[in-house]
Amino acid sequence: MPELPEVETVRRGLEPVLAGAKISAVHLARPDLRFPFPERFGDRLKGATIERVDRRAKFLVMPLSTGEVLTAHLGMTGRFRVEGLAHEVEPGRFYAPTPPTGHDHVEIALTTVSGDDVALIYSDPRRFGFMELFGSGEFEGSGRMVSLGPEPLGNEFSASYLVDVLRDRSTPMKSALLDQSVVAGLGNIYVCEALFIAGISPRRQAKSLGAARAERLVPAIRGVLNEAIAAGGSTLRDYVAADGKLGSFQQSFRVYDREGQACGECGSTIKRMVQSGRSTFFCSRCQR
DNA sequence: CGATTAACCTGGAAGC
DNA sequence: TGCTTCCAGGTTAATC
Repeated sequence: MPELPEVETVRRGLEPVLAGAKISAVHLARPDLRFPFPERFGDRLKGATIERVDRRAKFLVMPLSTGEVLTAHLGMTGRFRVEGLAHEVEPGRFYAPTPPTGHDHVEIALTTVSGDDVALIYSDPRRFGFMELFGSGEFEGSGRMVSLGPEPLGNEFSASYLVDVLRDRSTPMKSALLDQSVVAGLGNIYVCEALFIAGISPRRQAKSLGAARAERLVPAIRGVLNEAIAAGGSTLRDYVAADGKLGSFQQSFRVYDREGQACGECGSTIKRMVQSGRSTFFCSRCQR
């Protein structure tokens, strides 16, 4: 499942195909994913042109020519893929050359700017993902977007912001950075990696971060995200880009999924513990 | 109100 | 081989 670098990689794969593409048909294999699909989902999409593919935190955001905004969250196992030559095999039922699997939940037929008919397919075995469709003008102020903190790669995110927002939080740093209202887009992998790079214990109380550590943490977060994006994200089990390519950043993990291995900095053994139900990987010698 | 926990789902790996 | 248990890139409703 995808964190910011994986979603960004998916976005970059989809953008060239979807930008300017017009939706001709939509097929839903079931009434819901994590949540029910929006009311009249297919009808509202049909005939619309996708203007762009943007990203906010772990959401893909697609403004439509109708003024509505389509968003998609991949949850843990969501994938998009594009297949060529969409065709209607029966009225309202089309498409891809490949027969749908049991986990292909959404098929969208589009005509691209270059005139190709393609099928955009969303598949998601665990169905933790979801799609939403916001009415004209409703997206920006929606509760889901308002509750998100700043983009970690954006200008609003800084050491002074972090110190300030964490000032009265007694929760561990690990949990604080996973909180999407503190900073939006980090998940389990990149929180573990960033805390290691910055030399900060995942157990440290957020309120005790301090200016010096915050000054190390912000570039650590930005650096690891940029490295991961450059590598096409991390592929552990499920994640693949829209073009089917696998990420390679897992080969660069410093601590994540490396329990029992030697720390690359000090040689001591990388440990694993559970914090708020999630595995934390860390070096107790390098991280204080 | 802030902070952990349980729940949502399925599949693959590991243990017996 | 087959059954059981545990674990997973996330979010959120319920509970402490």
